[in-house]
Amino acid sequence: MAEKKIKNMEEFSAVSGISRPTVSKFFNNPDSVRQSTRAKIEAAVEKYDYRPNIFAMNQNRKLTKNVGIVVPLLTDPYFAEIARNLEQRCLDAGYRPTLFSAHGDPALEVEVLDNLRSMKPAGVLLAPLGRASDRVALEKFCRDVPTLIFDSSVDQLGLAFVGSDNFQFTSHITDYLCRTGEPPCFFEMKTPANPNAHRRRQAYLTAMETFGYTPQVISVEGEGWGFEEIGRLGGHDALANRSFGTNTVLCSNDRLAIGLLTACYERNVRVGRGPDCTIRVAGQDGHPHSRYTCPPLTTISHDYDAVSKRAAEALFEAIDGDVSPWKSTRIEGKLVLRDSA
Amino acid sequence: MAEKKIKNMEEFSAVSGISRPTVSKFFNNPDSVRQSTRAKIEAAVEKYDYRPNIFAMNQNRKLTKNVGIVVPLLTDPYFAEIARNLEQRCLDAGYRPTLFSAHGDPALEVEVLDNLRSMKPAGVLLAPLGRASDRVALEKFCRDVPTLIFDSSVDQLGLAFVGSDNFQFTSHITDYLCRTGEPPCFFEMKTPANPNAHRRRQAYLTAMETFGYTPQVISVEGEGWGFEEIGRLGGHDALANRSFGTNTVLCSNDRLAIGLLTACYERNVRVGRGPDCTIRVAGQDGHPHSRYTCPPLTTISHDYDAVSKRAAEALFEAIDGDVSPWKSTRIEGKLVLRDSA
DNA sequence: ACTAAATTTTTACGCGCGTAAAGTATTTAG
DNA sequence: CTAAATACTTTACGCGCGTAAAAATTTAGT
Repeated sequence: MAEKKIKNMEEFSAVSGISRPTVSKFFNNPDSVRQSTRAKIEAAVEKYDYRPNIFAMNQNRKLTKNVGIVVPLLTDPYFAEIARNLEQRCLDAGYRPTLFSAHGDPALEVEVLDNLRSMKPAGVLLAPLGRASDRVALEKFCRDVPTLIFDSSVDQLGLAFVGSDNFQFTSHITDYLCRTGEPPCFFEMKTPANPNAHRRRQAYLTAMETFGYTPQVISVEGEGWGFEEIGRLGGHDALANRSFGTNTVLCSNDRLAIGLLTACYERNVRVGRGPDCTIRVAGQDGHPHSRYTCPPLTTISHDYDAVSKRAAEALFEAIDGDVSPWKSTRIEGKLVLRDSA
Repeated sequence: MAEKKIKNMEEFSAVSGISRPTVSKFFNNPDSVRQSTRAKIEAAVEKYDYRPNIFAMNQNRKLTKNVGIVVPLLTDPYFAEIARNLEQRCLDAGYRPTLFSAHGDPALEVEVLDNLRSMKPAGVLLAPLGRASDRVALEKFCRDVPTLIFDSSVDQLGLAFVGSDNFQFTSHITDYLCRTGEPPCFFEMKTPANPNAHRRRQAYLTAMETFGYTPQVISVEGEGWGFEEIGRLGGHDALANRSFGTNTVLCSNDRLAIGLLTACYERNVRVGRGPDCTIRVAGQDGHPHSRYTCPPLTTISHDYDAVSKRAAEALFEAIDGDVSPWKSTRIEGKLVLRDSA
């Protein structure tokens, strides 16, 4: 193979027998050239393993093929999983995705956005930190770069929002819990990082009211993104003070539930649906790890596939110029019944 | 602030009162200009919010400030955590890190490396997939790009290797288990993705021999990176067939242990050190999740900080021209005693 | 085969910055 | 205070590719 080292498009156009401007056109969009010339170029690409210099390409093009994917915390497997999905879809659509994490830090989120801007991305898929985000910086960024918000909504920000239907999530699982045992209390963080938490609390309250039960919310202290530890400590407190007024606990999210399960274990409180169990625990999110807790966690799962698909498609449409007015798409979750509730 | 929109270095040099070549020098290394001119430029940067065009910069520079960080599977919190560490260190050292994941797929690993090459990175921090990696492609890449291998060693590949001392890991925890109860059997995957697994098995065998015990290895079936599920299924089998010849199981890694714990739970086998427990389970890695299993998992933890520090420093030194002969640095782990063993 | 439409080739310029060379200004050392 | 060393300015070219315009070629339609 390696006939000779081609160092630029000029040389490549020579060996491929096609003029440079046409070759350039080809690399921007292979469909924009005649079938026969496309074949010739592709043969030469194969033969000489040539790739245009990405920096030179992006320098002049008004729009690059870069797409940024930004999540609040990549060490959370939920975000890692959704990011992986999105990344694949970008690749399939011919874009160059780049992954970023704010690592739970609002200042870093702004910095990431700043870096991203200098990459002149065609678009960005952004899951904001939420409450802690620098709202002004986000707005400014969205004005400059086509940005689709996912996971956690910030009203009217960006091109559109795609995420899960948190009302449906909580209503659905609350309904399930009420039908199969004692009505649940709601276990959450007092100052949640993510606005979805508020919707979930609200949905819980509404659902309980609808079903004719008295809601009870246990809000635990704790800042930051160490949800498991917050859930564990809060769980210990609640268990010690008997503040769960029912034998069923619906957690605001799976990571909190995981921490609560640990607390239960540490206090010898048996969790599950069996006759020897004294408490039922359910989560929300369908966290990748929820299958492997002890007991395996009953939860309501994001439709990862659908969310990432809709988000990616919406962004690509906007990039292609189909700008539609801002809208919010919320996708239903599916109940995952396991042993914990 | 926003006085006027500066669109290139020419305009910026005009408003800052410093000539363009000097400004260029400044952006490549602020220390390379006189203190007084540096102050002037920095004032202008502040005032006009100017940033040089990153594409134009990288086009001509022999070496960019880009650093690639490649892990086998970003959805594994262990890799996410180590990647986060490395990313921060790159940032602190003035580099532009970019995260990549092979998502457990050797073909994708090659593709990632190909993409990376076109970014002309100053260096790359690579945790190879391991057994499945395209060895030839890796070697070719390492010849072209300064690459430091971490986590999983491939002999003599790249600039150097930095990772954990798997022999010490397994010896240490085997020793602990022997001293505190029945000697452990070793629970692993038959065809592990990662070469560290072989070292750990070997270390287990050696340690047991040294202590005068008969080793016993249980190798379970399963391909891919779904370790928890492999551990769970293999655990069910082993439990059903009573193939653990001892009440103590040392798992090759934490994710496998997490799966085994789930299997134990599902079979009503109580795990831990208490009098009512019938099995002890230990893992290896210090997985971020290991604190929250039920029972919390006794394990031996990577020294994330030390590994990422040594890896990053070694790469930066090499980039700066201090090329030393290939060497392997293996860092000891710390025993984390919890309730599972 | 002839015309119109679609593609490709030629030619040429520009993008924003790196960088080299030679000259001028400033700082440092003795 | 002077000479040497250092830092800066001016000038100029090149990087690899996008892209526009006009000319030449190929293709499609009847």
